[in-house]
Amino acid sequence: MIRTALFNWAYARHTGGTFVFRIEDTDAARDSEESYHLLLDVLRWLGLDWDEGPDIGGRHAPYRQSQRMDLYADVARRLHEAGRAYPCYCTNDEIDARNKAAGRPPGYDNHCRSLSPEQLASYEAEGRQPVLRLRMPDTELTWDDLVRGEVTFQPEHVADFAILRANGRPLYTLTNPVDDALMEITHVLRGEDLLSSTPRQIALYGALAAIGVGNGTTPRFGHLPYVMGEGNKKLSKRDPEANAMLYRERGFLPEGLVNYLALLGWSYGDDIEVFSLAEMVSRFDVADVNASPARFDLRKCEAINAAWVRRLDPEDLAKRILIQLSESGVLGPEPTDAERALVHAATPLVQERMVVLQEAVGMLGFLFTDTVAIEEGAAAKQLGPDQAPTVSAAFDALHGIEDWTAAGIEGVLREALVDRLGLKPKNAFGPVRVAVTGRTVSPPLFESLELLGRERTLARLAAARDR
RNA sequence: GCCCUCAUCGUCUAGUGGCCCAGGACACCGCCCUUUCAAGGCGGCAGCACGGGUUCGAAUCCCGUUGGGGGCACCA
Repeated sequence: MIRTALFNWAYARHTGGTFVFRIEDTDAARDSEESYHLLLDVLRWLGLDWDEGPDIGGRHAPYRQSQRMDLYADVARRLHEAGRAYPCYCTNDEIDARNKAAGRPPGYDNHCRSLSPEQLASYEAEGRQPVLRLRMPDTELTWDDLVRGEVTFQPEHVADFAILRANGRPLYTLTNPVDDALMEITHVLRGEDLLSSTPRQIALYGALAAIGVGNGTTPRFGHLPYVMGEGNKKLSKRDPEANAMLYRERGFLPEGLVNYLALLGWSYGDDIEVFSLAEMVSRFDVADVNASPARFDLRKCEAINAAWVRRLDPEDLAKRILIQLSESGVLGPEPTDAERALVHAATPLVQERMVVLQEAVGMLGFLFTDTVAIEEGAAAKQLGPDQAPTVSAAFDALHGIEDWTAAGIEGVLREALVDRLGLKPKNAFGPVRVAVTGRTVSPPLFESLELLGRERTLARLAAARDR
């Protein structure tokens, strides 16, 4: 869904076109105000902007179909009057029964196409409420798909379809082409699930042109392949994998996510996989989009995101980490100047160690508490009785040190633990790391101690020594 | 069942008749670097679904088979 929006956006920007954002909420049962706002938020977060849309208006406002109902009713009436559409009184059961009796495949059998006045009167007398169906032409329906090339349907396989419900409300099958015509849409990139409804829409464009709705041209279509989840299932909006906001919470960068999405069905070229939206725009063309479905691979998505984390300006990254720390409760909603400074100083230490921003919470958390919680396994591994002398020696060495810098700290610790105690660096610094950060894995040790400060470092070493 | 559609390493892809006994990336496995973890460097594993054509020559074009996906709503 988002990938589809991205390709539409990129194509509009690349070609200098107008990107129109329209909400197709003709089915009150499935559309909610929340999902509408969520969609707006996601697109904005990803950096996709639009030239016309429900929130900003435009030449063809309004852009929510629920606010255009009168318009559709009028078009439907004119299609009926022009003989392009006709009322159908059949129930689904009746259609199924007729198909079964005749040994036909499922689908509407154009039964009411030419009802005699008597039949019509009889249905009306029964009090049946008809739907309105478009009369399909009996010619081949062909279009040159932007991603698949020429696609053709034979008329016998495309039945007359409903454009108005029995209650008079319009269906998507009507509203979509009507708005395309009215909004002067020239290119439509959509999911391949809509491919087999395209001949019907093309027929409707023809009918609209005949009755003078729009400027008479039919948009060009490009049917994008699916993005699938694990296995061969199409990713639907309901799947957590497809929920962009979840990625945002996990600390994916919009640049990273959108970059990965761009790779699904398209490639930048020159073996380059990490690129910005602007760079994408410069090269994107629907004609280059793959016709075959792609699988969403979280690993690759993470790898691209990690590449973006590293690529970010440290100052920029620090600001984002700050937000993440606040949202995670490590810092308050309004960090102090000291906390901000600390995050900025610590950012270079974690920049190339992070895949998603959320990881900053674990890696940097020790800097923002008075007492560290030592992880269970970490203590067992690095803070047993055998390591007590090591921690003790580290404490003594750092106790009197004047030069509290990473270099100074490294110097005395090496001297005390490696040279004097004869420990391997690994065994020398492991216990110190756990005592101070609470974990076996942390940002570089000496720099971390420098940032933590003498007081807290010594207090933690003492606490570990006395365990 | 009918219609449409897709088919290159496990995954995402490059490739539009000779540059390809198929290139890159992720993942995975080694090695190097190294205070942990990363990052980085070097190397490895692994693929044109199958069968027919066309052609001097096919991953690339055509046909078929197989397999996958979608559609056949008073949903969008």
